[in-house]
Amino acid sequence: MILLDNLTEMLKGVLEGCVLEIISRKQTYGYEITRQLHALGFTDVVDGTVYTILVRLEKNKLVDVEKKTSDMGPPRKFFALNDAGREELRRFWARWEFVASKLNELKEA
Amino acid sequence: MILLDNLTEMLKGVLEGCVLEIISRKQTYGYEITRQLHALGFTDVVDGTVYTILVRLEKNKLVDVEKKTSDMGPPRKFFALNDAGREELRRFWARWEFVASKLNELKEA
DNA sequence: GACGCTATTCTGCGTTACTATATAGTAGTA
DNA sequence: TACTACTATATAGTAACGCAGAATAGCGTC
Repeated sequence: MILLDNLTEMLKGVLEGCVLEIISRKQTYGYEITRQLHALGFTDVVDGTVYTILVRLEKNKLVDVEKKTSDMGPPRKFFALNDAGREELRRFWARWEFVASKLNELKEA
Repeated sequence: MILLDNLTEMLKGVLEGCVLEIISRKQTYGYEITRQLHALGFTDVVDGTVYTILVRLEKNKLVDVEKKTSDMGPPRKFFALNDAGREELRRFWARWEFVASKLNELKEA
């Protein structure tokens, strides 16, 4: 997709919300989250990026963390949203709705 | 709008596109662009931010610049899109469409 | 002619998020 | 043993926006 290079800046402030949304669906772990983002279409997102987001979420106490052994590879760190996380997710979508509506307004004006 | 604080991060990668779009409508200058962004709803954007975007656009040769005297205050620097700027604006909207569609997909899944 | 008012540009530092890249550790397979 | 897939961690770098304030230029007033 040659037209769509340089998504980076546009993902700032959006990627964290995507991760929150993904976690809200079901308890999951970093590697899996990265794969889901790739499946969504954000193929350039690397695991390091997801990792820093997860560290941030944990530091900000938006998620509960649980370590589980895995058949394949090292133990997985599972994340689940807590109440603060759900609230932040709600705020994220509110921000998104606002920005998206303004952008569409501008585009069609 | 208490719910909508912290738009900052979400504006990264979007604000420059807004400025391009505004300039594409008609030749205009920094102070006026800031006012238009405020009118759009992005009330927290400050002139310093717009200024740095304009400097970047000029450096990247996406705009033509013309200085005009003004009754009030110092001469205004008017900006107009050139061909490269119009192309970049097109790419911006393509990126936006992509990200917006993916976000909506995620939200409704 | 000094002073203040308004509009406008310009500057520099600070914060934050994403990227790139490298390291390391576990388990299955050839 | 070596290789591959899976998973977490660490860190230095880049780029964009925020903020506060200085600088500039014309006008009116006293």
